[in-house]
Amino acid sequence: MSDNKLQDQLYAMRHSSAHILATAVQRLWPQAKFGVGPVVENGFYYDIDLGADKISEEDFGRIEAEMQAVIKDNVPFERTEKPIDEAISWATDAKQPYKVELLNDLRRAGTTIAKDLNADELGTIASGDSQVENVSFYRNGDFTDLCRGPHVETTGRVGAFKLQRVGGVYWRGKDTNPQMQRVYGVAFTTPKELRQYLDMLVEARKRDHRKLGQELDLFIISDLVGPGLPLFTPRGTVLRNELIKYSEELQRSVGYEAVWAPHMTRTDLYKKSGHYDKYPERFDVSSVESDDTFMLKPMNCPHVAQIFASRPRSYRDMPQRYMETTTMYRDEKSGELHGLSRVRALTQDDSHAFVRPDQIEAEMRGILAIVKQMYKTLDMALSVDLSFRDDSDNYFGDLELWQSAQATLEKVAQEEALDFKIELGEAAFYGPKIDIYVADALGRRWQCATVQLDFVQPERFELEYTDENGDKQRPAMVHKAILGSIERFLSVYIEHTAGKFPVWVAPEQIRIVTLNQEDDTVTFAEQVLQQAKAIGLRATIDNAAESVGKKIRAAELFKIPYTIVLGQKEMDSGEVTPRIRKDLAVSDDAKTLGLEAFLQTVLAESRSRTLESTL
RNA sequence: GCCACCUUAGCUCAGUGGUAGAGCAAUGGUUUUGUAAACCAUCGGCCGUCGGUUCAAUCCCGACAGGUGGCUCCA
Repeated sequence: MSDNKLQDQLYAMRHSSAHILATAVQRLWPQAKFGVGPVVENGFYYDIDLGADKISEEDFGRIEAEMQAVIKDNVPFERTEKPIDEAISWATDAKQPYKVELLNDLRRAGTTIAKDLNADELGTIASGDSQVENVSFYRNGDFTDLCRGPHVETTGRVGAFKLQRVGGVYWRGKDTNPQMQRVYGVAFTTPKELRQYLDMLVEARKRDHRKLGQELDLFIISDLVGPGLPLFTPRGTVLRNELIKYSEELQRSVGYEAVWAPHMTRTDLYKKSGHYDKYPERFDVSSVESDDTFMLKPMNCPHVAQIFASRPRSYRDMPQRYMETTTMYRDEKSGELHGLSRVRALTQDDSHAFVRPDQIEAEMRGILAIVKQMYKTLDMALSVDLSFRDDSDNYFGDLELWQSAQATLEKVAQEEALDFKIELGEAAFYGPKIDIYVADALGRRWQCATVQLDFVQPERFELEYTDENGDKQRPAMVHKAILGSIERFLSVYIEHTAGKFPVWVAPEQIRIVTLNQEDDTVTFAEQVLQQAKAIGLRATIDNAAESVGKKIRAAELFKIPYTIVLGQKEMDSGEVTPRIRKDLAVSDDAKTLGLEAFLQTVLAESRSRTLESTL
């Protein structure tokens, strides 16, 4: 079978699994009202409303048992067609109000996709001529469903599946609609593939950054401080600082200079920039003394725009490139907070360049170069979305400017040989973006870096420079972040590396374990520690009255790159045999080398940001 | 914010309508160790918070807080 055919086959299996789920639910809860039951990545779901009753994960056992019974019956999926009006009366008789609503949308608009429909008309009774003549139904045994298909031939042919979870959803995603329950299942062609997928989930759970954050002592979230406000321990702060240091180094290499803005501002700044009404998640701060109102900064661009505006600028001074790694505050809804990936205090390696129109392309290229460099060093693959505007009126600024900006972005992306696709409707209100996604070790895709073009804020803040003819010109603004939110990036990076950080970011690079507690051993080990620290390595000593095995194990659990054991042998020879963390080691053979040479090698690795041990 | 579920020692987790236990960690001692867990002892908990039911609540009920999984949202 070709790949396409296999894909179609899997799609039909998953879709049929959704119907079998609904069949089982209907047998167990005859009052069930059904919404939609589509195929999704790795499986399927069905939206179900049981009225006062609720499905919980404890019910999965008996639902799955009932599904197995349906499969065992091995009845065919039979396709039939009904004229639309007949279908509506069928759904009404069957007491399936959600299906009635879908059918009415089909009748009126020929589609059931909520975002393609006029929101006011959604689900209203359709009158007049119908957009469709017939609609198709699929029946398997005692269950019939409005459905476009396709399905497998019989219920016995659905492959391997497992119910995963249940969550609450609003009917058609609208929070004024009734809330239903969405039961998710995963489904694959064979039990083996299902097993592999479930194993991958187990692996992902082991790498969960919240779990590793606890185990490796990287960060905490304190109830007293508040949800979404993570605190970083000394170890976690090393990670942050090393990544930030590298990001700033890269930015400096393409001409960015550090600036600084306070974390609080008059709200007037955001009223003028146009963000105030567009940004409901801001933190307002009541005034201390005056009648002014203040807010915590939810972003940086309006602030640094004031630095640009603070003195007259010549075309010769352009571009002005400002960078600032700083924390901003966004009042995200409580249900959306998640470990480090979604927080209320986020730190961005942000920058803004104020450029002449003829400098836009070069600026974008410089930025893309350092973004590529960053993720190459981090060993993460990039993919790119060009986030462009759609026809809606959600955007500020001149349409022609937008079009030329979008053309520029596309040209640069092409010339930089980026693997990109265009996403309409994903632009910021002030301009189009290049959104850069990285793939982690488990193949999951995350947005981190972003480059954005902005003609709106320069307009709003009346930014200008003087050109060679003495005329005032308006600059464009290029926003960029390489790591994006450091907190979110760390969540991705911790999971990507499973906490096994390369030497240059490892919170602790060398653990020195003493063989015993005799005075000369401890003194020697302390001298080595001082030597390592003196050249800038992050090292600690473990001279506890424990067995060597136990101290080695402690170092392993903390995923420390290098562990050295010091005893009489090392004192006599001046040589060490470092234990290298397995993922870093290029061979299994232990290598013995002079103490000084060892420290210098680790230092060189740390400086060159290598991924593997050079020992 | 909405829906479902969860919250017991620093961590991971048992457990019962009659106010609690293990392992690890920590601390003290014995051992002086050669590359993933030596031994003994001790400390540690208002069983998330506040109310209710009950003679009695960590356990049952409710509210709140925090978390988990979804929905929605992410300029």
